[in-house]
Amino acid sequence: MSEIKITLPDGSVREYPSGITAHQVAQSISEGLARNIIAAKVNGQVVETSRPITTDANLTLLKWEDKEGKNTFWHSSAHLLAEALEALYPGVKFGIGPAIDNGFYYDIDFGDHKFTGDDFAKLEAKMLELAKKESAYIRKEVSKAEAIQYFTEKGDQYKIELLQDLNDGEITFYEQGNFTDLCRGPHLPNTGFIKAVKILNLAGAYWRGDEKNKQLTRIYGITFPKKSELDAHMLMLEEAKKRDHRILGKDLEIFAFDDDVGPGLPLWLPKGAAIIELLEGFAKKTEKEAGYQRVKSPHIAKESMYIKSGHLPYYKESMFPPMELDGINYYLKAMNCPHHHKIFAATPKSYRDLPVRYAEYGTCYRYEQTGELFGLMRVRSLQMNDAHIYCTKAQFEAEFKAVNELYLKYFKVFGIDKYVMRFSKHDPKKLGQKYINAPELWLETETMVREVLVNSGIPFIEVEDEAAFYGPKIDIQIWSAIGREFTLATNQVDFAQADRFDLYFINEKSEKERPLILHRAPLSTHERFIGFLLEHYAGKFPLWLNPDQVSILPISEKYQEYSEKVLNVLKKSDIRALIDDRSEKTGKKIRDAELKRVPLMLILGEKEQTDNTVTVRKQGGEDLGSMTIEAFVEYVNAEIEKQLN
RNA sequence: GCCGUUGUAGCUCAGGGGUAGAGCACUUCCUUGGUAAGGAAGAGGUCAAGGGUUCAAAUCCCUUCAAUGGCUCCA
Repeated sequence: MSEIKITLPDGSVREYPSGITAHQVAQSISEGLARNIIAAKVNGQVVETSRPITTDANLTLLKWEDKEGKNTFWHSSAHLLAEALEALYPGVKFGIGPAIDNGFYYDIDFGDHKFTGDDFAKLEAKMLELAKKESAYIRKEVSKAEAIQYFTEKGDQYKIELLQDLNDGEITFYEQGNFTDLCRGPHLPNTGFIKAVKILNLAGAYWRGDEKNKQLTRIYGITFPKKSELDAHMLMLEEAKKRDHRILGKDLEIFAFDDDVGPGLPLWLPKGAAIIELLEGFAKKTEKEAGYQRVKSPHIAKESMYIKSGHLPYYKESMFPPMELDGINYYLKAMNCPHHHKIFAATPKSYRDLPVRYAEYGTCYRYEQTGELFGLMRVRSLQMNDAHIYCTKAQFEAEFKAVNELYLKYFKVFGIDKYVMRFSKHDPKKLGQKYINAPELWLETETMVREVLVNSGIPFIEVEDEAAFYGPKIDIQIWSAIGREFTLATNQVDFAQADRFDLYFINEKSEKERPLILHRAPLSTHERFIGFLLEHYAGKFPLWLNPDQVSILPISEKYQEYSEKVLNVLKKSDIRALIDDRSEKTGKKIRDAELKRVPLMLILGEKEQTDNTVTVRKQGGEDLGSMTIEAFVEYVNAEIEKQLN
């Protein structure tokens, strides 16, 4: 038998007989390793550990700790779930069952049976029982005809539908215990690796993601190679829930919803409004420095404008229904763009005026479907950190780059580091439907955007078919505490609306020329941004942004007067402070200030009153000792300065 | 909009065919206490709304509304 060379990740090369498996390679290193490997990556392709290797190869042995290892583990768990379901409820039909970031799911057609949360325990027990059998996952190559025959006999129309898109030679089955599934693999060596199982939740999901199709029952679960890891994961989920902006927003009295106001229409309580004002002040200052001019526009406009802008045909479904007045339909504005274009058109523009940058914290209304509403992250009324930049093609790169730099500046101030920059492009097949039919402009602007991104060294991913209808865009994707993905901010190119609104400037040659338009909203909407910040900071807003910066805690009523004196000094210095004058002990007052996430506490008693000082305790317990009131004001101002620069 | 779950005091929740419970918060009183919960008393609810079954409904059934986990969607 011929020898092959196996290169391990550390660069070492070992020789083995051809046909050796990853499992055997692991065994040759150590038995312990062999017991723990879940799958193997051979020349970049993940396969099961029992697959023979017949050529020279780079080999990575995948363990639970590896992302691909987890993926294989959870994918195999989905098969185990299916096996258990088939044992418990014979005749159920299966859709797809992939691994996801945290666990796996399987889409199931239960027929007439109703599967509910009460059945979770039974299902978990069955899965563990089957796991203990240590059934091997066996790979079988089958022909398309054989595969169709198998599922026809089984009566599983979903698998047959999936098979239609596959070709002979690429169809494999995996079998473990009494369950066989159509699957590309790879899988665990056997079910015994799965030691802990948790069925997480139940949801409806349309077959193939199409709402015209039948809705299947999706069962989410997660599994682990150790019980302790499951416990740790469940604890982590509990902690994440405590960070949920909906919980924190209520606890910290930031915002509220009310049945009489309506779903998706948040009410901002005084503390929430204070944060809004602070964010706006910061944005306005930054935008002023960057050469933006502020504009204002009304909340409603005539139908004709939205027809002209092209929004109405595309977005009618997500706009509030029109109000009719004197035979004319008016719509609540769902976007600021057309208003700004009208402002641009209101006065003549020369190339000398460009770039023109209009900024407005515009309030928009969008009729999001009820099921899409989610705390502050998806709402029906929103205040957007909007601006539109009108520039020449020659100015485009510099403007686009400046906007990107603005994003990065903001992200630094807020300490946002877990995000993905997503460059969304059009799909040429959908020109004229989802996208403005201007193929050359699409390619041209997409190239420009890519160049800016590449030149500025910002990491990004490119996705097809996610652009706005009027041009390519860059979205900043973030994740909520419970793992839901959102677009936080957006930066869009628009080469369509200048034409629609007949926007122009007079160029050097005294000719009319169309400007390029950039839409940008780095601070998102107040709603989504504050929702995000609540989770990002776990409620602990930094000093500059916290609605209550200082809590003054008199040790007893005797120091009330001195406390008020301190409060007045702070107020005069624009420091937001309040006195906790309840008849409670200091320990209690500190606890409550901590729970309200107040960054600084001033403890005032006999000593402070006599010396005309304050004793400062930072949120979390750090003791800054005693200082004069003036020194404290200086300290606060210095801290804020640091946070904003 | 679709599938599942839930709706009891300001909050977190228990209870459950026979006229409503706890803890925290709130109010008052006592206490004047130095770095994460001092004590006592009091006040608080058409049990989401509407309809039905029943001698009797917060409890069972139906409808609606809202929230929630997903799906679809997301300018």
